[in-house]
Amino acid sequence: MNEQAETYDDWIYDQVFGAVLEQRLIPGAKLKESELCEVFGVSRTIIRRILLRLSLDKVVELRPNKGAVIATPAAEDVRQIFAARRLLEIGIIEDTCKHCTTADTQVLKDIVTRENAAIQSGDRSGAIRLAGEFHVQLTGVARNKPIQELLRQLVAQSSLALALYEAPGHLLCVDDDHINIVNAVAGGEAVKCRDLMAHHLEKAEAEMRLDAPQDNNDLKSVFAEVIEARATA
Amino acid sequence: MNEQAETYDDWIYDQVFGAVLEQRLIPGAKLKESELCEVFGVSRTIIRRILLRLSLDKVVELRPNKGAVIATPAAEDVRQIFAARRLLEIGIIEDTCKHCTTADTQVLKDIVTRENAAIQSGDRSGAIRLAGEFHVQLTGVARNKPIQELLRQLVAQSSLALALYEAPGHLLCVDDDHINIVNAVAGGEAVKCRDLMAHHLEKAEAEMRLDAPQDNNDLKSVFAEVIEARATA
DNA sequence: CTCCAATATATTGTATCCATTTTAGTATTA
DNA sequence: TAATACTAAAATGGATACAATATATTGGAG
Repeated sequence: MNEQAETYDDWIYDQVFGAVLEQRLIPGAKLKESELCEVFGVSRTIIRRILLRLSLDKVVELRPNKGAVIATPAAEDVRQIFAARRLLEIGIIEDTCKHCTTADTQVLKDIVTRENAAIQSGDRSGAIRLAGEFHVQLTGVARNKPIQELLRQLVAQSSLALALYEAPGHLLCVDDDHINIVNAVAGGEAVKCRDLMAHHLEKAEAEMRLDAPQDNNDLKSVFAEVIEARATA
Repeated sequence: MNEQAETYDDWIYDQVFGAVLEQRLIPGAKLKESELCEVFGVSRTIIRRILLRLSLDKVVELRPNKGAVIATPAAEDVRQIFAARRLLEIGIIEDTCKHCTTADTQVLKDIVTRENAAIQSGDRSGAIRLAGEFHVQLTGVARNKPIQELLRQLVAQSSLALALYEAPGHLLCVDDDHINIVNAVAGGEAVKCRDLMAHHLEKAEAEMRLDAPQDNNDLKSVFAEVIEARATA
């Protein structure tokens, strides 16, 4: 989630993941190894390593002998991912309140500022990325590395889900949730934090169209109306 | 954690991990790729893939250009791992109670039976492995795949820590905690479950010697007494 | 014209090769 | 003798070559 990746591997990982967030790679899209090799100017050795990491993070699905595709989490999967996030994020926020320093507050506020800037400039993928970074960074304040790492994985999956299940035409609007959470955390108001986070996560999940699976790759469902029209014609 | 691995990769992964549990591979031990190749009769391509997976699960540490070694979690890391487990396992157990079927109960009881058999036959690594499998399987009853996967990672790290920080000469003794938890879950006693699990995890952590880091590889600490004797002589 | 089978192409999976870096050993010198 | 510089061996990192599998194309039969 960090803006500048440490290693070249991480950079390629982020590039691919970023393309997912930008919806230039939609769920189901095939990731041909040789093409990725050309794009990034490396051999298949590197690409395969990154695909393995992406698959362990459930961002891509690795089908034996059939190549890698962007994962397509089912609605039920997304519900479970959000249930897991609620468990982790609400459970840890008390510790977050305890450990939050002024430096932490500053970092978090900075992320929120950049996030709002991204929203207002219409940079959807940037906004999703920064929202994810906010949650990971916030959790990191609790100073529990394993929990932060687990949340990083969940956030990656959430972001993918967000790209898949966004309400079509749903415009991102600036939302005070994140800044309110930062203020409550900085003020050490543990109970208020819990409520804010719980409400925020519920809202985030509710904004997705989990009832109507967006099967963007199945042309027959995309052009269902056309088929219907032709059938009655 | 499953006894029979699906793929050959998983099998090798489990073999290496098993060697850690058996303490035939102690933290800090070097994992030479070429030797692993000979052992398992595969090329370095396969071995390197498995080492990558093990490193992502924090079981081995991958040092660039310097090879892989079994990870050596610090005492503070272990505390954080257990804090994460408490958060997940206590938080999810209410759902576990709700969803538990008689088939689930049977599977869990079977694991506990095999675990006790391992303990009584002195099979330490088998006992650790089955204890881990119990926790993962129990969590799986709640029917939340992401949470189960996250716990699998934490349990792997816990097991490694157990091998590192075991109280020397601490004999495994049959303990009713697991079977009590199964019964409480089967009975749907959510509150009792929480208490049992909380107490169980605290006990498990307390049984480790986190105060005295077991640096089994640093000869100077292993032979500290000799050095002391020579200094005063 | 459509459907099926056979062949050809392309893609993935594994092993091997070469380059770079580290580590071990040896000799030299203070 | 101890320390250091130099050389040799070995291990890792990456790219490539080969084998196995899947996909696409072509040809033919119904």
